[in-house]
Amino acid sequence: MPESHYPEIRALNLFEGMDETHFQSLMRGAYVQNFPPQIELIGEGEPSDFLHVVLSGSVDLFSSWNGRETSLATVRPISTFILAATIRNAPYLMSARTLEKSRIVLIPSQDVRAIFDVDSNFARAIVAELAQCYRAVIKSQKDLKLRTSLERLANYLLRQQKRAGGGAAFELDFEKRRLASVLGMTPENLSRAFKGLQPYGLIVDGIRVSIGNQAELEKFAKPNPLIDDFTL
Amino acid sequence: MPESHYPEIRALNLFEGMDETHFQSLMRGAYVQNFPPQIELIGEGEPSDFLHVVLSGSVDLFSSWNGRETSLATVRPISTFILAATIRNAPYLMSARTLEKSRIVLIPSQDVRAIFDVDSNFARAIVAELAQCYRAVIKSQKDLKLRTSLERLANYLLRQQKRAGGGAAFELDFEKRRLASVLGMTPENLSRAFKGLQPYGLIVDGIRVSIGNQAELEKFAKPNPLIDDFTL
DNA sequence: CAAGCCGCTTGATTTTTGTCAAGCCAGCAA
DNA sequence: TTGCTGGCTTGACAAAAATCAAGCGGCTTG
Repeated sequence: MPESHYPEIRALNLFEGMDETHFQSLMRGAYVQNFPPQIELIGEGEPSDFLHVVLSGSVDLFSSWNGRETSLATVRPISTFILAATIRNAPYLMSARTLEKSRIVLIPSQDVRAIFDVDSNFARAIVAELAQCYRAVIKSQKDLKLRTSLERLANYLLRQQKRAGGGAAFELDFEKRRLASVLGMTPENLSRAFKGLQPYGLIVDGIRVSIGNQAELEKFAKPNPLIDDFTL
Repeated sequence: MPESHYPEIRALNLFEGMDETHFQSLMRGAYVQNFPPQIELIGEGEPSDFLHVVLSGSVDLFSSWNGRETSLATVRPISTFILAATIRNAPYLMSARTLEKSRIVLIPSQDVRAIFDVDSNFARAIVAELAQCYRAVIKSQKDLKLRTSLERLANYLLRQQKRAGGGAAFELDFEKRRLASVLGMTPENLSRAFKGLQPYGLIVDGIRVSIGNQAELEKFAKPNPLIDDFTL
């Protein structure tokens, strides 16, 4: 792998505290690859041969069963995915595909496990990362089980608004069909859900969204840090 | 804490590889308490002061929002809960209540974090545990998003049957109302779902269940190890 | 024993969500 | 330009699930 990528990878929480020798050793076995959009990187059920790091572009994690499919998460630069499978040396639970042209680092799982065994700073960083991921999924579970689709959309919009800087107008960072899947509904229903939020001053034009009545929307959405605050 | 409990706690995956001195030090700060049924042990949002270990009885992990409530998991002996919150020193995301008379060990979170920093075997065990928990929630997420309530019930029954030994007849280990909540439906709907499985030879009498036509039920449920195998 | 409670079930109804079919429209290529 | 394509929207309908109300039956308690 070209050394030019080292600093950005090294800067990740996961790698920043580890021994330099160990980091070099991990990087020696790793390689970077460029993928076009819509390429399936891994399939659920396959053995976890590589820990992946997204350097640029974005990756969709999804799963299928009985002819149905659902998006579980989107990975954006710079972060890793399928850490848990790598650590447990267990099959992937999700498939992954590129959403756009993406540059991805592949680090052999056995190297990760080997370094994990000898570098306790790395092990600790992995703990922090896994605990974070675990809590994120729990929040998502609560979102799904406690809220209707309209409420999920409203809260998603409020979160996205905050991420985009907090202004009344902002842009969706998903294709709508995939947003629907992430939120656990059909595209048709998402369309109707957007209309259902019009009474709260919501205006949607393609990818652009604007919240006309912030107070009313929040009153309806009832955002809760224990579900919606992803830093917690 | 009475030393008589040490061996059973020590035997947990989480603690078995750690240094004896560190284990003793953890146990010194810990204490055991007996709780009656239906006692709320922790509330979501509270700071994570203790790592909990269930020695006997059982504990329901649940969450509320906007007047609704849902069960997210049940903890049975002998295992720990709210490890992730303890590690991240973050507020609990779920509340916990005893389902029956339960004996529970409370280990101060700061002790856990301190030992975690100095005992790398302990840190590694925590990684394994967290990765396992993470994967369990992902499976549950897939179950919720990809299956109808009837399918979820059918697969739950098949899992439970396997846990109970694999015979055609077995018992539910949940109160039905809580099973409904775990499966993400109302008690009324669970009742109807049981009836909906009659064509597959299902007979339910109170807590006792018997599967008349195993092959047909499996054909309907389409169990998948990447969702239903909790050892994976 | 009777009364009352609680969990479970059932039926009727409403709400929510998904499905199917059709049409719209921006973007793109010939 | 024309004619695609694919994502999005819309309407009509069907299915799934929640809600409301009532009743059943086992259990405890006075």
